[in-house]
Amino acid sequence: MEPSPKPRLRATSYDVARLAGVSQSAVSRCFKPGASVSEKMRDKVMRAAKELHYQPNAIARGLITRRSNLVAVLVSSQMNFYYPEVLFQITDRFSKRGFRVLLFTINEEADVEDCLNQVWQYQADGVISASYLTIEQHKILEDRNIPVVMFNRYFDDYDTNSIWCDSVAATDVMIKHLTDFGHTQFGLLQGPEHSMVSAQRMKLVRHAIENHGGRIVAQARGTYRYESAAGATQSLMTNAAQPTAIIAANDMMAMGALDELRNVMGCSVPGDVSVVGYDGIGAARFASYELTTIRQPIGRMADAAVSMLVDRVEKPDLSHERRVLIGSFIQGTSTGPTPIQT
Amino acid sequence: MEPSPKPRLRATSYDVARLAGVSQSAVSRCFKPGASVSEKMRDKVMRAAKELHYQPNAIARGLITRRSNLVAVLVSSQMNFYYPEVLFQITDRFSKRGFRVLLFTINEEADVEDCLNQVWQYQADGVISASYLTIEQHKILEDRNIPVVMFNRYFDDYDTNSIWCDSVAATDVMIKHLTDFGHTQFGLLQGPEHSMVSAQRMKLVRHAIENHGGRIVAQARGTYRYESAAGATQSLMTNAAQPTAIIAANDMMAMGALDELRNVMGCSVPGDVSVVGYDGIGAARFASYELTTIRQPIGRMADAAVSMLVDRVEKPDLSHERRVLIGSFIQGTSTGPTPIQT
DNA sequence: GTGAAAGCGCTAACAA
DNA sequence: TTGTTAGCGCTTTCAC
Repeated sequence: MEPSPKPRLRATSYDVARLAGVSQSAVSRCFKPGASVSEKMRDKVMRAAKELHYQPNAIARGLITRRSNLVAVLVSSQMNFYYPEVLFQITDRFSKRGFRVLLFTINEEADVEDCLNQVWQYQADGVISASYLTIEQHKILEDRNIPVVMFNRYFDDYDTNSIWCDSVAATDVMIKHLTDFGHTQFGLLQGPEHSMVSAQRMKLVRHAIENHGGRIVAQARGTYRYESAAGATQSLMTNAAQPTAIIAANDMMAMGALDELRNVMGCSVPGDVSVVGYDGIGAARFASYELTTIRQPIGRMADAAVSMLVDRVEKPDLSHERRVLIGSFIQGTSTGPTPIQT
Repeated sequence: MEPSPKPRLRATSYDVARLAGVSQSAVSRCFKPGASVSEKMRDKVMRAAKELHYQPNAIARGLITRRSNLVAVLVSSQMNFYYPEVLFQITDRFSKRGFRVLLFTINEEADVEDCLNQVWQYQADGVISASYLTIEQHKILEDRNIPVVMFNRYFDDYDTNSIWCDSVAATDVMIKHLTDFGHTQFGLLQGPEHSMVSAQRMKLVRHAIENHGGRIVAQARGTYRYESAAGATQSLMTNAAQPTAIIAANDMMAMGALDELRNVMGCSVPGDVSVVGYDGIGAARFASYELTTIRQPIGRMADAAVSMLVDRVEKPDLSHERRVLIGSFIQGTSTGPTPIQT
């Protein structure tokens, strides 16, 4: 773990200045976007810089400007095939805006504390969190003037910046789609207990089911992961009153449920049971699934998250904001008419 | 884009020193792992540090130690459901070793240049590249004394650090598995033209097929993505001599092929055609696919990549190394006996 | 074991 | 437009 410093062979602005026969600050200016430098100067400097492979040291710059141009992105490793897409989109957009992404993966609650320390130590200009964060942890960051944008989560009783996907209307359409098919008995495949996303989705589902005269006959819980759906589906289907439609809190579990029904329990989907999910992940469109689902506009969510954070890095006293995008109903072939009851 | 500096409220080592009534350098020492500090001193300092929420500024530290403890991870956004898993594993392991990950996504060739500049500007201590890199680009980094580890790629004619998965034996087992089932006519679903991974895999496949008395009757190319397999599969199956087994360069395309065969062309898999892939991604185990494939030990590959890089950051003159892990044959249900020919 | 002082590479007043 | 100067917050000799 000893530092063992590397040999110094990196050119500094002094080296460039010497070679170009100008002052060091002139070099600095040439690398600052809006600075006023004469054509001749810029030319001399840039030529020398090229020769020495000089690139300004972002670390030293950050020390003095108090801007690292580093943003931290927190993702829980509880990945459900969905975060990766989001992560790449976000990274890409930050890059275009001149920010670098420091990636943090959160495995357990305990990692968060450590992660926040690192964010602080590395002078991150801002944080996007797609991971679970307590209000206290959130406060720590904002107390330190580090803007935070929560991705796909917010606090009920505490003000934050957040990006959220509203699926109220789409959920209503989805449930109506099912009741129009004759479904009245619903089974809910919920996500983890403290998942805010799952809780919200299921709340909408319950409401819409009630609205359209349906009934929830069974509920079970999974972990959001594919594998977790098998047991949960068994439990739903062995209920006294069998559901004819299963609503999963995300696509991965919907896919797991679909496979369990078709391949283990010998049911036909949608012949015997209809299955729907949430997210609109790529795999949901695979021909073996063609899931009916509610798609989150993740591209636009990523855009919104990035600009919301960048805005707040640039204007620290911008007030909190919650930007809400709208999910859309996607009809697949995992849903169909109720089987005729005997 | 103006810096608009944040108000200074971050405690520095001077603040801590003042509060603790000691010198600033004493504070510094208290935060350096192996330093010699008296019990009393450490206590005073730590108490003051806690009170002020002091955490050493990693940026300033990096400036003087010439070690940023930042590593760059380059991934091509051409993600095939496989990189995300790898990325998270790598990040996690770096974190445990005291390094932070700077994430770079490469969309086009052109991004690489810019990315390398950023790596240089941010003084990254090392680079892991799971993206395409030319020898010249690789050289740029090593010339600047930045160690690089290539993930799942290497150069034939140029020495590098790399992590590679050897599937020679597993490929042989896989092809034998197929010929034992009576298959003799093979179709190859290759990856992108300049993908080294695809090229290598297909080379092994060709060799093994020859070994076991099979014959390649058709070849097509995809992009590694699920969607690309449909067209390629059509082209393979409309060949004069129809293959009875399709070997895809990765699981995603194998899944696409399988779906195209089953759901569009009305073939039975493995009744009419067998399908195999490479990678061993999570989705390959889904009940709708249960792909026969060759699994890469990505956890161990991530481990190897991280320690190889960390070693070289700590001992810059360690020689190049290629660490090769072994892929393993996974039998699924996407392969079976040849149909009886009429 | 502790403190004083130098300086990492840069930006940003300020003066010229 | 350009050069001079003073730090940013830290680590690290070097005395004591």
